[in-house]
Amino acid sequence: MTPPDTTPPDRTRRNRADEPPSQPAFVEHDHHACSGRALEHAERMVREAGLRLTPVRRRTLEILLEEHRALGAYDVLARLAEDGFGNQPPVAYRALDYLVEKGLAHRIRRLNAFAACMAPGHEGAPVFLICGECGCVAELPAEDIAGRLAAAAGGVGFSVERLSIEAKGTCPSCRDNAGGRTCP
Amino acid sequence: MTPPDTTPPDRTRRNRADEPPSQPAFVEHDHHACSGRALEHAERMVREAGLRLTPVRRRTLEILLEEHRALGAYDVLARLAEDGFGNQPPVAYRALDYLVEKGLAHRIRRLNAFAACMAPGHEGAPVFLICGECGCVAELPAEDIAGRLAAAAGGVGFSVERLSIEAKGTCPSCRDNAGGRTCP
DNA sequence: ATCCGTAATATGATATTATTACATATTCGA
DNA sequence: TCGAATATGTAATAATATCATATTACGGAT
Ligand SMILES: [Zn+2]
Ligand SMILES: [Zn+2]
Ligand SMILES: [Zn+2]
Ligand SMILES: [Zn+2]
Repeated sequence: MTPPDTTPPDRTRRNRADEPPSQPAFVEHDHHACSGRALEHAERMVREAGLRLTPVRRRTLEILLEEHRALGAYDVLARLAEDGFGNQPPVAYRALDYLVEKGLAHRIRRLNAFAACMAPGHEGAPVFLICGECGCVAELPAEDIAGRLAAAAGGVGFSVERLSIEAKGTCPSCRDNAGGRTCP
Repeated sequence: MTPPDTTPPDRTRRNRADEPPSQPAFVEHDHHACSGRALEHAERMVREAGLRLTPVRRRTLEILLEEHRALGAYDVLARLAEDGFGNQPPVAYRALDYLVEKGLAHRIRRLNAFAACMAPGHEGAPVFLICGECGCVAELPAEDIAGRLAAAAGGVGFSVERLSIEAKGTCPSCRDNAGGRTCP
């Protein structure tokens, strides 16, 4: 099923040092730079890892990058259709699945939705913090937790291949001005 | 489908001293005792916590307890209908939601499915180990990880309310006799 | 240039999962 | 016994996801 695909993830390069490691989404930040960084990462993968960022895929990524929020496949599909792409479910699912596979987006299972990866290159299962009020989704690095988890699983003979850690709760913005809806 | 379980002659049973800490599901064990324990826990809640384990709910729990596997809501619904209960989706969803709310079952988001809680009373977000081969679902206690996670989230001002940790991979049974399908 | 194989896309249909709405029945306490 | 809360049955529909098939775009090899 899985296509051959010989693009190694290559973790040989840490991102540029001076960049603050991608704010937790609900703190005030320059989102234009934030999404730009993610897009740059994708471009770099195009050049260096043979990524095929076709128009649909690229547009899908852009759409996801607009907000720190997860979009349902059908939301994405509607946006794609507006832009002249196909309007059948597989159009969106294909693009989304591809992005997820390449680590440029994540699937948020609790929401049945997809979010752009805002910390590209991290290569470790992130933790998603989902605010139940404003719907913003923050991505927290959690290599240590993932490692600890894999170890615990290994202890009972289970080998982990994919890991999803999702926390639903309240983001600081929403907690402070309750009902304010200031987040993303 | 599979004839109702011939409770394998367990030679691997740890003596049930106080609380046999609920085997990881894919190790050979006396599942009859395993599910019985969960059912007992439910009964105790009925007596001590005013739980209302109506016929549908009880039957739903029994169905989930049959195997260490997650069942889709519609699978459960079909079983319920066989037994003379309603055959419309809300019948299953209501019962399942109730069980989840009371901690007697879990929702496995990665599978869009539900599994009985095999370690009732734990009350800490468990880790689910989902075998991609045989579909068995094991539940590992992970209070420490949950706590660590909540701390990390709190560090950025996010307060966690619900947490789901799900790992997909391969269980020891399936890894050993590859393709053997011996698990639960 | 032409051919061929693979990947990507378009489209229609179908499958699966989940919710809403409302009517009826039951339980439980004043 | 009455009324409120809870639970169930049923129909309709929404939301999410996959399948099947045909067509097109784009390599590399003749
Ligand atoms: Zn941003
Ligand atoms: Zn928020
Ligand atoms: Zn068991
Ligand atoms: Zn297995």
